[in-house]
Amino acid sequence: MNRDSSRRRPTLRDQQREAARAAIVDAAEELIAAHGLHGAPLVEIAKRAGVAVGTLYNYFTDRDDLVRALFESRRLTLRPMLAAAVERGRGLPFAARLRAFVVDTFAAYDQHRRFLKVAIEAEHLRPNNNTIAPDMQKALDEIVGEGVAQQQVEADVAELVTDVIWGTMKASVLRRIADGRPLAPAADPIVTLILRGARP
Amino acid sequence: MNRDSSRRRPTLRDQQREAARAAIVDAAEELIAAHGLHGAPLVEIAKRAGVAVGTLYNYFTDRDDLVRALFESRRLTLRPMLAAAVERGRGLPFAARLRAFVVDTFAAYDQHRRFLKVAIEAEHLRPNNNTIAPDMQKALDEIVGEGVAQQQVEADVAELVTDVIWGTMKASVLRRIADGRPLAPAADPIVTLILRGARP
Amino acid sequence: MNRDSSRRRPTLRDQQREAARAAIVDAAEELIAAHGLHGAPLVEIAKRAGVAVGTLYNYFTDRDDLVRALFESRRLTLRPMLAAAVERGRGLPFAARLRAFVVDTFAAYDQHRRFLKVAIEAEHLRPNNNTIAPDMQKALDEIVGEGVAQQQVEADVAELVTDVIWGTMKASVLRRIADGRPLAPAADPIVTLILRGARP
Amino acid sequence: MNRDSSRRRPTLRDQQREAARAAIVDAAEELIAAHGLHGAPLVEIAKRAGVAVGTLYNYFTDRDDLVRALFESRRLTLRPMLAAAVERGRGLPFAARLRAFVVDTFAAYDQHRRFLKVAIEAEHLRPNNNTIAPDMQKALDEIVGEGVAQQQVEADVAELVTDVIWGTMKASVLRRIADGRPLAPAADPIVTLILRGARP
DNA sequence: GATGAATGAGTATTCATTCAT
DNA sequence: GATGAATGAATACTCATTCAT
Repeated sequence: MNRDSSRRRPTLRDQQREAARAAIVDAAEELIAAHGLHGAPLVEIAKRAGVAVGTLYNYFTDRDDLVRALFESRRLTLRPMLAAAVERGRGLPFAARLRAFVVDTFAAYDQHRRFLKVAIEAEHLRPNNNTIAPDMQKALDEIVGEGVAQQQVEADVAELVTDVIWGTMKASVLRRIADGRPLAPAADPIVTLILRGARP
Repeated sequence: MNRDSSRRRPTLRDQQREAARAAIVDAAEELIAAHGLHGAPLVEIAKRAGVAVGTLYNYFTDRDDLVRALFESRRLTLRPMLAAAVERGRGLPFAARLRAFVVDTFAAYDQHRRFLKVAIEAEHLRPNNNTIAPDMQKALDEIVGEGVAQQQVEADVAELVTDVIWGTMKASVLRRIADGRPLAPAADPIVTLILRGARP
Repeated sequence: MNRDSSRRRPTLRDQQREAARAAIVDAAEELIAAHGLHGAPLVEIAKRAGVAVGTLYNYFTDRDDLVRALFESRRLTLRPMLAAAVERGRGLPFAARLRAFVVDTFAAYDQHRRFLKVAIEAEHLRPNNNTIAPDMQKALDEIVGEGVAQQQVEADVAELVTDVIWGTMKASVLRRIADGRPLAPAADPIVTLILRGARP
Repeated sequence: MNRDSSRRRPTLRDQQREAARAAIVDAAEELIAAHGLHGAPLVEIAKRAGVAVGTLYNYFTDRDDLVRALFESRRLTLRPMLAAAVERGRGLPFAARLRAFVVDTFAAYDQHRRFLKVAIEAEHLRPNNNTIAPDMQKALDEIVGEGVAQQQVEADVAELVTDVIWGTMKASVLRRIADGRPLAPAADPIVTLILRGARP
């Protein structure tokens, strides 16, 4: 009576299902970004997504699962971008590579401003749980590690350098999202400053 | 309605009142640091403070007022410390002054680790509302401004420099609080790195 | 500041608390008897008890706890009655003792008709969990055991005899509660019949 | 609206329809027996029956109708068995007839253990509504009535005798189903005991 | 007819706030 | 003032029922 369900092309229903799921996740992102991780009732999320509450539970087992899905989904989008940003600079001298990386990353982040706010808030509450931080950490480790190998970064400050970069990026992201300014223009000056130091 | 309370020496009753108030604020700090801004019911805070829920409302008009009081209280403690840190270095060359400032600040912060967690979490939810950020901003503005005047910092990156410092400090604070490590040892390397740049 | 709370006579507040608790349990009993173990919303129970929903949670951790408390409370009332009914006949010949026991038990049950309906229904869903069945079983075991010792009951049907008694009692209870008839008058004929058999 | 469906031989389609209906009822029985009258969501029943929820509504107007159908179906199966058990003993002396009846009944019940659990639970919630109780009552009334006619049972305990039999049977059924033991072996001892009384 | 996603009323539970003692 | 029980609005979650495909 049933078509084989393991090897079939996505049916129309599947596509709609996926669309609905995405709509719900988007709505959650929007409302959570606006009101915080605890300030977005499911009824509101449902309303914003154009569905009824019960529908949420056809896609997610509970509130936590929805939030987790939001993080997973964005992480799935952002991770390849980070990876690409890491790859693209492979072979370049450290300074050029770091600059390219930060520029690319901010470009990618600019398309996900709403989520970044959520992600950075969440970092305190659900540490390292599907956050973007570990991915960023990994990317920076690789790049700064290369810098050490190229003798462009002293080994004993390598970890600190990644902290400076990631800390500064977060600060910039928060400030610029709050102000409604784009992230991209911040990339270049940040890298320049970090590379050559605060003193001229 | 009462006798004027602004200009008489504190009676014993006033002192008790003040002590109770402080106990409540401390309890709030502790529980909010442990469970997040939304994970600390008033009944728990009261219990921890050794009073009944109803009593909270003799000291604070509502939950929000209590939280605001927590921030105010800590801000009141930390602001003079920051100011002192700013003052102490007055007249020093920029590099030395910045170093002294970060060292002093981390020393002060080390005594308020719990609150720092709360404050950094709150920054996302209630931006610039009684947070420590504006005070920090002001202090750094002054110090970095001096650096510009001393021609130790280029004017057009002044704002960015403060971002780098504050961003890096926050990153360090979070990581070290999470790890249970003291903040103080992080001060020196951070300043050195920021001053001379990532490249040797 | 606080009175010693471990060794004080029940205060007025304690008494009120107990009264409120009892009112809630009574309301639960009434509504569950009327609409079944799943047919009594907490809001209704609260309303019937004359309190708000939230109040229930000052006395019971959740719905299940309230139901458990209902069973515990009634069991606590009924168990001593059963025990007394067992004691009272001690030393009597088996037949007289069994008769006295059933008479006493039905007298006690008559005062708790509502709860009996609940208890008998619950026996299927929460087997042996704070039900009256185990207490009854124990009582009958003792009495019938004595009958065996007195050679008034053959050993190999002892267990079956208790089944017959308890089964018949339950059947009578259900029928008579449904019909609004008292239980007491059923006691005597039941025992007579069981003792001498169905045939004249 | 359709062609008259009452007087034509069952088409293939009718048979399939009937099979599907039966599968649904079976699934309902299984899940209700396992989780109680309120613990079996329609989605689960549908899944177990191998159909979609919506399909249930092509066979039953609502949940209640499905449950009613379950009871009707089993009643339709069990009633003739009871009737046969009643008939088979017609003409026998009371004792032999009662024995035969209980033996036959337990044999029949053994094939419907799952349903019996449901039926006995339901008796409390929806008394006399399509339960097996009334059929049993009728059968016992007839047999015990005959016993009275044969002067093997005193008229004034006739009703009570049926209570004893039915009560004891239910107790046995529940205990044995819970233990996973067959019902049949219980029949003989029960009847013997009831007939000759508890005393030797 | 069959499907299963969507619906939303119904219910349990939490917690800031009030107020009688 | 202090107490803590009472309040009820707010919220998460369930599930019978509907209906577009």
